[in-house]
Amino acid sequence: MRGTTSTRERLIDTAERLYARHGLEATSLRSITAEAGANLAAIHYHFGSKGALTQEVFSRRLAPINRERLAMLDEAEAEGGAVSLESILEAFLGPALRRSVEPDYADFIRLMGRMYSEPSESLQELIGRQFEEIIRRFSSALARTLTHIPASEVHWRFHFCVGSMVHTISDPARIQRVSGGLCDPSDVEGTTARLISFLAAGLNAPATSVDGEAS
Amino acid sequence: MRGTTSTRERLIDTAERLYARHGLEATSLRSITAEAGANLAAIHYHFGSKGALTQEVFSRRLAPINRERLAMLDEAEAEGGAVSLESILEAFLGPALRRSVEPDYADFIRLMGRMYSEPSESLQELIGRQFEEIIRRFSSALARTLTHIPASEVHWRFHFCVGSMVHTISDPARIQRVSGGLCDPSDVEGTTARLISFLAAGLNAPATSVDGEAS
DNA sequence: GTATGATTCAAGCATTCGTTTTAATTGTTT
DNA sequence: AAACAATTAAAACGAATGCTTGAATCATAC
Repeated sequence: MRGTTSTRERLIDTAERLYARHGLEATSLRSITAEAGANLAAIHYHFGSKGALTQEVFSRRLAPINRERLAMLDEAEAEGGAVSLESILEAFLGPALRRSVEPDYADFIRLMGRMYSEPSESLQELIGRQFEEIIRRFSSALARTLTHIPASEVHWRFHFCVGSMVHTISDPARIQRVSGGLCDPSDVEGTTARLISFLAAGLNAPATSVDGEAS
Repeated sequence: MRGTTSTRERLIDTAERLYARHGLEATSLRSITAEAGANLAAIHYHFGSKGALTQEVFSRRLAPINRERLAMLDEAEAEGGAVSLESILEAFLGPALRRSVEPDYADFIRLMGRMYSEPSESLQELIGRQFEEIIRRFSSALARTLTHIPASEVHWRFHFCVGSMVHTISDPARIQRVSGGLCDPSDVEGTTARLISFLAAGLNAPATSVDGEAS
């Protein structure tokens, strides 16, 4: 039944798959161990608690994605001068979107959308830690390129970008459903290109003349 | 303890608030009845099951929002000729965003984001039913205005718009957190204006030259 | 005032949850 | 082969879940 991988590894893999499919709270430890061919107590032996297992599931996949994001941004900025919006967006979206079709990663990428809306305490801190640098680096990169846009507006627009990405990633089948089959989410190259051109245009929009917030 | 409202009404109100705060699965019937000052059995007496109560929570708020969306779109289209992107976006975003600061609605608006990522069976069909007409009407309105964009690309871009809106709506405090207090989500007028100008620019972007999908 | 239907109540149902405990089983080292 | 630590296994724990039951209470009509 079980393959060559260790029990610990199988537990993380299975948890990831079931989390993506049914949600965090709706996935029981018993369903994980059953599908992983392990004993119920194995989770508490290897991780200590369900929350610790969940943290493992997330940090294992999140760290490489964010590392690649920063590396791509570093490379784009190393050439000196202004960095194009498209390069910044490619560095932010590419590492996540490309993995959405890798069999190893597909489940987790769908899971990423969910982590934004399930405010489990153990996750909130982990996410904050994992994304703090990402948000800081990309926001300031955008601000340096969008010199005609006030800083707070840049934050807003980056916020909108994240929303589009998360919505696109978290349920690939949705666009197929609502478009009546017109759109094909399996074409990741195309999806990325569409998303980048859409978001770049949005980021480049003339500054809104909204008073109130800090300019 | 209990006010003048009926038990049935208080149960829906309380469920809505707790759903928004802790999630659907994480909210127990006992916590709802306790906070509503009602008996546990009241939920099954008035609704029959937790799923039926959840449907009530959603349809009560969703129907007026979508009705107003269609009414605003009708009005914009009634004037004849092409409808501006901004009018279409205002008809789609305004009815939801405006309510996000109405005390009666604020909890539900935050809950809306969650309903996209918790694929509870009883909700999926209700959402599909409630949004079918919305998606159809707004997609074709956008397609009529964006004559230079292929139909499938319009669907993609509308998809991106929904993502930005959902992300903005579902956790108003998030933008404040990640921007270090720079951005103020309580300014709904400003948020709507920013979102509309961002999305209008994205929708208006030059058509991507991505082959593959139906042109 | 009493009968009737609508509503609320306390108590318990079976099931599931995350976690713990204790014993059996491995694999490795001496 | 014996000893030891690492891992797995079976069983049970208390608490919480959605749901059901049957009696008590309320309102309204006769």
